[in-house]
Amino acid sequence: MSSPYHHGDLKAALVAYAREQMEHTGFDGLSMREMAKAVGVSHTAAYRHFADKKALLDVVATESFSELLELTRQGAASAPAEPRSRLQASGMAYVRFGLSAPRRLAHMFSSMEAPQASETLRAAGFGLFAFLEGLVGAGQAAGVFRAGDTFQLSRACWAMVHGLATLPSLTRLAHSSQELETALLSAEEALAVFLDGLARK
Amino acid sequence: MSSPYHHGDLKAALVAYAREQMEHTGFDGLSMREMAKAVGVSHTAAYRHFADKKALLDVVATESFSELLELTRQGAASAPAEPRSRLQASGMAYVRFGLSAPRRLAHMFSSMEAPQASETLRAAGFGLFAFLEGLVGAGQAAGVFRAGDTFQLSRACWAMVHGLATLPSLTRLAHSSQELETALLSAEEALAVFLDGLARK
DNA sequence: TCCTGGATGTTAACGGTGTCAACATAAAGG
DNA sequence: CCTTTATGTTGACACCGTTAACATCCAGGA
Repeated sequence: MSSPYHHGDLKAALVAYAREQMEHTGFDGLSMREMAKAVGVSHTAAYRHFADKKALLDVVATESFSELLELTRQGAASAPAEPRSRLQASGMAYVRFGLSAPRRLAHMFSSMEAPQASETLRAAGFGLFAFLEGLVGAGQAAGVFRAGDTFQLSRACWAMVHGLATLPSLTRLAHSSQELETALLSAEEALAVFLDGLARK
Repeated sequence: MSSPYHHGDLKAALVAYAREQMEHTGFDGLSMREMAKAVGVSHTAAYRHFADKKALLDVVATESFSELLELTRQGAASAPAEPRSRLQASGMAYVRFGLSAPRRLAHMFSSMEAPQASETLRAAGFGLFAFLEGLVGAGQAAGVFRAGDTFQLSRACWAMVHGLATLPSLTRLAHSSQELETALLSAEEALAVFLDGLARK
């Protein structure tokens, strides 16, 4: 009886394996059968916990959004209590996540883009955006950022940060920790350019 | 003899079909067999022209990079001969492409990110970046953009534009032509924020 | 305590997929 | 004309996602 009939927490084990493995194989290279085997279970056991493959990967994406939100929160919290610094630190936490888990980040947005994305998944994504929007709004309220539609400016900011986090020329270079360091510095400089534009004129 | 034994130009037909269909099904939902059937040929005929599926899709990506380069060129050319306007018009052409062909744009970068991306594919991608770098460098030479490493600033600019081109597609706002119009205006505003930051201080 | 129903896991099967090998046909060129 | 080469077809293999039918375990009421 080295392996009992019931796994114990198959659902969590599958999600954890998928989340870890996604970085290696890419999310399209992950098969239900291989994941099941890796977790030590038969190739259809997962269907007791997930409607289909997409549902499993959606859970990974949703959890990753929560994780990213937490990272950006911590980034903002650990920065000087000043709008620009907070926004910058938060954005850099986002970029750091993108450099350390590019495939997963790509998957998060690719699954959100899907027409039948689950409501909880979309909520997780929008939660992340809402946090960013709060930072931008605070900067406007403090008179440090330019006036204008907060939603618009936040989207601009999101696009900048997301672009920095996903640009292949950056992610491709982030293999060694040395390269990761220079990539981060480069991203910080780029973000500073945008933040200069965001400042009140 | 409604269909002759030899297709005529199977290679081009497959690429054209894949390029068109990618927008509907997404690039992972495209199967060799289905494409072959759609073009009116047997399910392995494609292997006379492409080593494997990836090779076919790489051609689509490479051609799309050329197309995007051409669009950004035209955008710059049709703008007032002034660095900021040219860069803005060029970037907006990029964004327009992203809004009209989001799946294809995603595929272009996803295939470029792959470790075994073909050299011609990567060259096409870098060609696009080189053009952008030229625009940024011209602005610096004219004293309109801030001084600094041109490569760095260009990458910042690329990230901004790429983020704008990628992000709205996941907020799924660009379906009707009305929405596309407002999405473009929003992107233009966002790009303006960045360009303000890029300006000489 | 039994035993019964629901939760979880397994086995078998179906259609679909990428790809290779063997074969068939057409075009090109001596 | 005949042979070489390019192109297309058929058949097979292993793998994949998913469903249906069956097996096993656990929990809770008689």
